[in-house]
Amino acid sequence: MENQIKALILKYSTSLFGREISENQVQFQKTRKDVEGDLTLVTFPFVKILKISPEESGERIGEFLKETLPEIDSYNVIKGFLNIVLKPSYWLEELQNFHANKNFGLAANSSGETYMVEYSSPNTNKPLHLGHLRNNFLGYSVAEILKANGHKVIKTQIINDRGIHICKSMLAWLKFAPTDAKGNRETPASIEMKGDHFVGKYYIEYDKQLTKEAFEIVEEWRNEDFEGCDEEQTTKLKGLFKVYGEESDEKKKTKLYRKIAEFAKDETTLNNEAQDMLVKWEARDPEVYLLWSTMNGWVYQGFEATYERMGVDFDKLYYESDTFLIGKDIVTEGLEKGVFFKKQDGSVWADLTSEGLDEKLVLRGDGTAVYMTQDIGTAIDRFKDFPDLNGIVYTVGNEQDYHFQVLFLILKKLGYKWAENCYHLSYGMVDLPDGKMKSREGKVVDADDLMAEVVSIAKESTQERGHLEGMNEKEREALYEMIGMGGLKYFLLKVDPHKRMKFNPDESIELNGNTGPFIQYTYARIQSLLSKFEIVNLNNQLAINNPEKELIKILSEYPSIIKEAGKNYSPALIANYTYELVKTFNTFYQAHSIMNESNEALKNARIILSENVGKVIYSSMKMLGIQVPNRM
RNA sequence: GGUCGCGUAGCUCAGCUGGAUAGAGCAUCUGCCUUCUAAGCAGACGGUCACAGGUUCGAAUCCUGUCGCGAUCACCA
Repeated sequence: MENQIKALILKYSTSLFGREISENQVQFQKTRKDVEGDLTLVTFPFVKILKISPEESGERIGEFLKETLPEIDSYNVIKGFLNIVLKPSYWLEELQNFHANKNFGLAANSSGETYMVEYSSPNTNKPLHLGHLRNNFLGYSVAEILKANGHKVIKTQIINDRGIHICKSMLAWLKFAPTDAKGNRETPASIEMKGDHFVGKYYIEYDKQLTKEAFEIVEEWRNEDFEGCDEEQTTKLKGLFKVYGEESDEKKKTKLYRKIAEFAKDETTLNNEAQDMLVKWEARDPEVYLLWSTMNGWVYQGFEATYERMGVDFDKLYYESDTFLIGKDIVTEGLEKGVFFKKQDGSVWADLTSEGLDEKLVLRGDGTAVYMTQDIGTAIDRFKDFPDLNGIVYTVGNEQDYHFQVLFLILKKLGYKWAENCYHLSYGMVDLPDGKMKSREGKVVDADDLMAEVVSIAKESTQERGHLEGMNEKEREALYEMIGMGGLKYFLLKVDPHKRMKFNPDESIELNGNTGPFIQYTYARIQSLLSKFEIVNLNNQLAINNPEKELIKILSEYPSIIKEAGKNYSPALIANYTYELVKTFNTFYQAHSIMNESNEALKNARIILSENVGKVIYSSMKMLGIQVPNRM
């Protein structure tokens, strides 16, 4: 409708205003709730052209539109705002239009475009945590939103399965795992622990032992025994100890001690052994390699269970152990093309100073790859694997903003056109009420624990509420799961990804307000309502009154919301829209009982409207990866 | 120090391609269950949109600067 009016005004601009006007001068906005009207044209821009008052120009345009467009019932002008009232028949048509369309809002045809969405991308030395939940839900949801826009989507992750951090877990297990009578070390199976938690336990154990050893070294240093340190270090340490000795504040003293211990960590046998192990792994030492694949296998089993509960999945996996060597050829090629340059020590760099960035290393002096090398290679590799790919969406925390800025720029410089379609879906850290998450000290909020907690609270409140008659135990458990996970997902997705967000476990489980369960509840009520009424044949006459019109208005926005969410990769947009819709629905349907409605045509309209609200909730929630129950 | 992001009600967040009196939820208080699910609805209270300039008929929204918070600036990943 807006477009129709816009086209009309543009077409007749000469007779209306005496000159051509540009498209962006025709501005619409939502009509204020306390003003009569269905859509509002802002007439301020025309005031200058016509050199008459805002009121007059509104009148003039309003009169013109009313005469030209049969759908317009009436209009009113308040200052520079022309409020247009559309005829009930228009709204009726809108309603029938999206009632007839089973996938209302969703792209009917394939766009012919394919996008890869990368998310999760965990390290294999510890379980997933709260930050991964935001990451996974975001990535999965964006994939669903892109699908709703008609794109083909390939969900992927790159599994960070190699490096010093994995060696630490491996080493700790070798050295510190308790053994049974036969001398076998404990395993996830033997102590009935999830594999990822098991390996994570040894990562923490490594750190514990490392700190212990470091403290021992510090004690030796305290006795002026600086064996193994070079002159420079010795001087530095002596200085630190002097400050330490003079400090009287206990807290500061502890801090200093820790700082000294950081130096000591480099001297530990443990760190040296881990380093050796990494070298052995890279040399494909059979023993180390077997241990590595065994422990990673445990982790993958654990991850699989976590992903299943999260409701996320992947179409294609990439492993860093496969990809960490690629990209070097590309760099060599780029070097020949002059995209990169070589320094005296043989290291290769990208000069991005003309783009306002720094110089960035892309290949070490010894010819080995760095993170950037690998990412360049992986990106190109993916386009080889999937030649139809249009772009990649990387769901990665905002601490890597700079990295991706550089990566995309380099890809562009290398001449890959698709680099423009690569997008870093950057998200902020998830804070706890008492500060930030710390992975070292095992203080993280574990993803599995959190999901379990949220579901168990959903169970509690649902049982308290009742309404579970006629459901067997299995159905009940499924419902608790749906509600708990729905609340968690919605809570993490409704916030703008760029923003660092505060996660309060208690509040996230709150089932009132702008929450997943509130939306699920409305959906269940609609289903229950529909089961009590006959679905109306569209040939029946419908009637539209004011509250229905409000709802139709919101429903009509749905297709553009989906498009916008697809363009901006924004689950939050879908979430907040759905909440608006649900709230409006609740308000009206609390006030207007369908059951008591004596006007048959109005009753039919309300039933159809309810059905369509349900339809939209269902597809919105699907895009957020949230299940909706038929009853709750 | 350079770069990037954020700053809106006591709290958690919408709104940001400039438009009418800045919106929700939570919390606090007041009403509403013999009628479609009260996990609901209606209402009250609550704001210098960090601050200062600028652009404009009009700024929470755009520009500049300042302050505060965070991230990043490794031959780590």
